Amino acid sequence: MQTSLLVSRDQTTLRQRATHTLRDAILEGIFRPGQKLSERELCETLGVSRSCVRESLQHLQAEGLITIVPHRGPEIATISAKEVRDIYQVRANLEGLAAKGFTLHAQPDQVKALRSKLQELARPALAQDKTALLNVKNAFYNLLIEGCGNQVVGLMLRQLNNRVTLLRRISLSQPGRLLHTLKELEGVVAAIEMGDGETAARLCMEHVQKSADNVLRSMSTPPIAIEPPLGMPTSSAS
Amino acid sequence: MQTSLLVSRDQTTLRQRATHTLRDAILEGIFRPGQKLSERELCETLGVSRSCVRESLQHLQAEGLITIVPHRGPEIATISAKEVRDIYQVRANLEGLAAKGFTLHAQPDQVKALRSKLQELARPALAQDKTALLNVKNAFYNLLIEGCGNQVVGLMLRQLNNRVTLLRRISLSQPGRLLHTLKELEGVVAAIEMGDGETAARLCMEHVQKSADNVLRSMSTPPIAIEPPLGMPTSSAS
DNA sequence: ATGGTCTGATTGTATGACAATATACATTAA
DNA sequence: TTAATGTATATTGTCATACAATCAGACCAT
Repeated sequence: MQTSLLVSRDQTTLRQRATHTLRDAILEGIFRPGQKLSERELCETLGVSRSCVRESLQHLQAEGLITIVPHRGPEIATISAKEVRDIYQVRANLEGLAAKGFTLHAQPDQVKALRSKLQELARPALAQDKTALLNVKNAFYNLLIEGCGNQVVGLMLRQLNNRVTLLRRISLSQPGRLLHTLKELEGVVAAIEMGDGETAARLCMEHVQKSADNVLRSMSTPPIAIEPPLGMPTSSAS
Repeated sequence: MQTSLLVSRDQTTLRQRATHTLRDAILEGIFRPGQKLSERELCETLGVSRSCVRESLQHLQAEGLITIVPHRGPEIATISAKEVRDIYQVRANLEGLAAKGFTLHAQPDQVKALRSKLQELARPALAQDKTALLNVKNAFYNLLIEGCGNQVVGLMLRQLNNRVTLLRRISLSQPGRLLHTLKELEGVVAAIEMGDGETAARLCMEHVQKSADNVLRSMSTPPIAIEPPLGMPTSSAS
């Protein structure tokens, strides 16, 4: 009968919006890992009260995006090389699972959408447009997650992905990698289109594995200066 | 010099303890899924202020243990059969991963500890002591997680496990299942001891899969009365 | 019994207060 | 100068209070 007479009603609370805004800002890379946040500043920046900010911070801490040190306050979560390795290992498995699920459960139009999104990926990859590339890539993975028939996989993947996104600055540093990415994902989609879930899963896992290698390589030659161990003398000692 | 003159100093904040207490209570099954919680009551029960309670609730919501409905308050998360299926599918994969990792990375004494914990499992399984069984089983999985060399897998598994623990009441309902569990885990440990990671992973996945089947069967014949659909007439209509 | 209105209770949000703690700075001793 | 110590300031942790927005149930009218 009626199509959409829903009266616009802000079912979202202020806190939800604050949390969302702050999370996006963090994922956007506005802050650097390890950076200290101040409640007062956040209140001013977000334009909400301290209660709101503190509740939001609790939520984001549970998501692993920030760390709250007692009596020192919240800071952007840092992430060690070991942790990156661990995360990518789990991601590889879960994305493999998603790819297999997608092959089995996705509707034909979802497969088409995935193929289409893959083609969209070519332009920013060639143009070295990192921001656009990240956006399209996220969209690609969202399609994959939606179509895989398992929402929990999606939840876990998003969580893991958010945590490594803290490193977004260094993650796409090797330009040659972009074309490899493209080719690897092409293989995944091709396998999906042929209904070969096992192959899709395998290729997907391999792809994530290679991404991990790439990120870890980048981490060992960090683009951001790292403080030398304390006590490093500038010249000779005494 | 001095051995341990540490003055007992609570590095944990009140909120951390409140969160912990509340989480444990929920996992203990004090509340039933879907049950509404009231902030005021929680304040009284936990003996902390509303700010504290609300921050704790945010944390637990992010963990998926409760749902906060705007303007209606927090309630214990419910979980659909579909969700259970999804969770167990992910768990199967991750526990397989953990088992493989354990085979590769665990120290000999960790393997021994696992074997020992498995043997501890026999008594409560035979005695049908569900509470003890759950505790020992958790301990078993904790050993597995610690030794697998991947903390992130542990995080994810704990999170997933917490969510299905909301159903703890029905999850161990079939008594015949306990002995099967024992035998299946025996196979996993045996494979680990032989250094056969692939087999350990496969057996572990199969075990989780069977647990899932069991839980899902239990869910279709719920042990707790379920309200009939509204409008069910007690006798004839009108 | 159905629909509408009102009232009380609960949540969402802001503010102010104060104790506990951490950090930065100043001071003293070697 | 350097290291240790003491002090001051700022920030966080926690509480209490207040009020607007919203929900749930009682009550009333038809």
